[in-house]
This record gives sequence, C-alpha cells and structure tokens, in this order.
Amino acid sequence: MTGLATDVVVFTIRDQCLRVLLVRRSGEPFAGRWALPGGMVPADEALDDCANRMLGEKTGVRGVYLEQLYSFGAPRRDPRGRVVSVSYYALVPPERIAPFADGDDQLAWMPAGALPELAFDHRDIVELAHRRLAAKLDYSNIALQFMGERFTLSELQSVYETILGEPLDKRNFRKRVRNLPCIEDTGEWFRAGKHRPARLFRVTRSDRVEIIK
Amino acid sequence: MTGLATDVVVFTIRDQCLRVLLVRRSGEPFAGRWALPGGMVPADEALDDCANRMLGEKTGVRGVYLEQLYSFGAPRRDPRGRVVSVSYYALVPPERIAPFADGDDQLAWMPAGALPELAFDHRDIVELAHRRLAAKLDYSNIALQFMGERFTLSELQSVYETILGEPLDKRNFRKRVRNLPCIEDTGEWFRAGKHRPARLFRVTRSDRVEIIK
DNA sequence: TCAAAAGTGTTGTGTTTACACCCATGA
DNA sequence: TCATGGGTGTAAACACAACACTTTTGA
Repeated sequence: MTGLATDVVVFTIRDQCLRVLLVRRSGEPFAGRWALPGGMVPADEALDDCANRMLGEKTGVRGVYLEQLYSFGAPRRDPRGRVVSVSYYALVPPERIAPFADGDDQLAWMPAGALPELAFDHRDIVELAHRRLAAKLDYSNIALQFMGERFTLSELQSVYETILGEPLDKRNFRKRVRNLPCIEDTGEWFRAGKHRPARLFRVTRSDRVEIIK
Repeated sequence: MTGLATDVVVFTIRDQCLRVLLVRRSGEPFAGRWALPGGMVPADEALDDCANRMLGEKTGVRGVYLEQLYSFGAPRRDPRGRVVSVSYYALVPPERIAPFADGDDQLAWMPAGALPELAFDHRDIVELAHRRLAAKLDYSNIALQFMGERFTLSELQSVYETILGEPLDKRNFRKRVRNLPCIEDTGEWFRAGKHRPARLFRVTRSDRVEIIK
C-alpha cells in the first residue's frame, strides 16, 4: 500500500519578486529543511479539497486560484517508503496574505529563483510550477489572479515581467491588455509619489482564468 | 491508506477515426463494462514505468509517446474504497499494433467519439486526454507520433483532421508542415490507386515531441 | 479519356513588433 | 524646474486565411 500526499506551490509576488511559501520541517526526514506546505490525503477527502485545505491552513486564504500540476511518484522520493505526491500550485494576491505571527521562523516566502535546498523532490515541483505559470501567461489571463481589487497597468506589467524574467514593451503591453474583456477602467486614479497618477483597473465579472487568443 | 492506480488512454488512428484501447472488465466492480487498461501501482515501481508496463502488457508496444495526464481522486470514484488514479495517455502508430488474438472480445479499439458506457470515471479521463491531444496539435509536433516510418502529407493531414474533427486547407497545411525541421522528404514515392503518386516523408533525427511556434 | 488524389502561389487581412516623446505630479 | 513614472500612435514585418487549377497515374 502506498501513501498519498498533496504538496502545494503557493506563489505570490512581493518586491517585484515571485515568491513561494515554504514551511520548515520539524520532524524527520529532512528535519530543519524547508519544504512545500502539504501532507497526507485523508481517505475521504478529494484531492482538490485537500490541496485547498493545506493552502488555507498555512495562509488563511481560501478561494484563490488552485490548479493540479503533476503527480510525483519515484519510489524512493520519500525515504520512509512509497509516497506519491499529487502537486498543485496556487496564486495569491499579496494583499490577501496575512502577516506571519511575530517571530514565526517556520514559514517563509522565498524567491522562486533563489530557493534554499528543499526537502524531498520539492525543488523539481517548484520548477515545474514556475514553468507552467510562465507558459500560461502567454495564452491566458492567469496573471490577473495576482491582482488585488484595483490595480494599475504598470503593476500588472510588473507581474508579467517578474514571472517571465524579462522586460516587456510598455505600449504593446497596454494595447494587448486593454483589449481584454475581463478588465475595465474604474475611472479612479491612484496617486503615489511625485508623478502623474495612474488609472485604476479592476477585473470584471468572473475573475475566472480564461484562455485568450 | 489509499490505493494507487494508473490508467492509460491509448490512442491510435485507424479508418480515419481516433480510437481508444479498451479492456472488458471480468471482475467486480463494473464486471462486463469496458474500461481503460490500468491497474494498481506496485510499491517499488515509478508511475511512468507502471504506465509503460500497462501499455506494453495490453498492446505489446514499447517506447511510444506517453505523457502523464491528470490524477483523479474523488473519494467515491471506486466503489470498493479510495483509489487515486494517475492517468496517462499514449499515442501508437497503427502499424505498431499487434492484431488481437482470434476471437479476443476482451480488448477493443473503440472510436473516441462514440464510446460505450465505461467503468469508473474513465469517460472523463478519455475526454480530458482527447482535449489535451487536440490542444497540442496546435503548438507542437505531437501528431508525428502517429506516423509510421514513412508517410505522405495527405496521411498526416488526415491525422490532424481526425483529431480536430474538422477539415483543414490543403495548401496552408502543407506550407506549415513542410517548414518543420523535423520532417524531411525521402525522395521516394508512394503509389496507391489510379492517381498521381505521393511523396514520402520521414521524421528526422529525434522523433521527440517539440513545441513549435 | 476519365476519375481520383497529388501538388502548387498569390493576395489580402490582421497581428505583432519596434520605437520616442509628452504629461501630470510632488518635491 | 526637475525628477519620476504615466500615458500615448504609427509604420514595417510577419503570420494567417482564403482561394482554384494543373499534374500524374491506372483503369
């Protein structure tokens, strides 16, 4: 008989940096190492529900974008015995993240591009999730999942650039994105710093992820 | 503790029809119903290896394209208890399929578009696999996995049309496909019927699936 | 000579890229 | 008035879609 777990790559963006939520392991194996939030799937829980629950327990967040990624099942990936991990990835707008309890050094949001050594095969899982996310930027509106209630186009562009790791042309970006039916101008302005205010946009109706083009 | 299975959607194309390999179940549950080839994953076997083995046992074929599809884990998907299925799909050129033993009515290649009622949630699995395959036609050279040693462009076009379920423009199709670096003209001709012979092409070097465009 | 499938180019339309300057604001 | 990021349009290159006739063969 084999064990079944889910592990969740929870992404957010902060300081122009794509970050992944990590949990420090207290027990063996890999005690003290950083790992993805996850755990065994109870016999009566659906996989999606389990992943959602893991996410909620660590972040306090519910209802964000969550998608199954891949199942990892190398026989020795867990030194204790056979455990298959059904991995997921989730996208959380930074506003929705509760600050950690003071002095909690068991949880951290680490840059996806500069992770410490992780437990199990969790680095592979993060890399796969990052590639999937980057690929989806091209043909879906998935990036909107990182945006809060209202946002400026520069903020949105910064999200794209952060995930893709490359700069985009401002005019072309705005042309593309302003034609999306799923975002609309609120008519409001965002003032910040000593420069011209920026228009605020919002995601219309369904903030569902859709294939575009 | 939960059970772990793999199920494989084995596709081929025959008679201008996308077909799926089905196995008639002998035991409960769903005795007598058609189901995908699959079974429990032994504790010491990698998921990919297991899927490959299932494929080999039913078709005698090895080394064909095989990709993990999705993991299905609804708690009641198997009436006996919790069984998570890690599903795969495979593509087999029709030439490589051994004919079934005479009178074997336990195996069948059924049209993907007209399946009988299947055991478990296998219909969902087939539908997802079909959608994934159709999507990949657009941005990869995956269709070449159905082709034999040598093939004509008309045959290749027919594969596309069969999977997509719609006709394609002959000239545009040939323009696109002849520019692919992964296929080359053999210089040979294929004569069939009372009409002009067709050029034979082959897949060059790596017959690996690649993202194009 | 006929039927059947193989083969072949051009034109228009829309999409994508490259690119540089003015605007509104607060200090 | 200066520094800062916000905001805007156009032209060239390219990709994609539509479209019809000629060629080779075997019967």
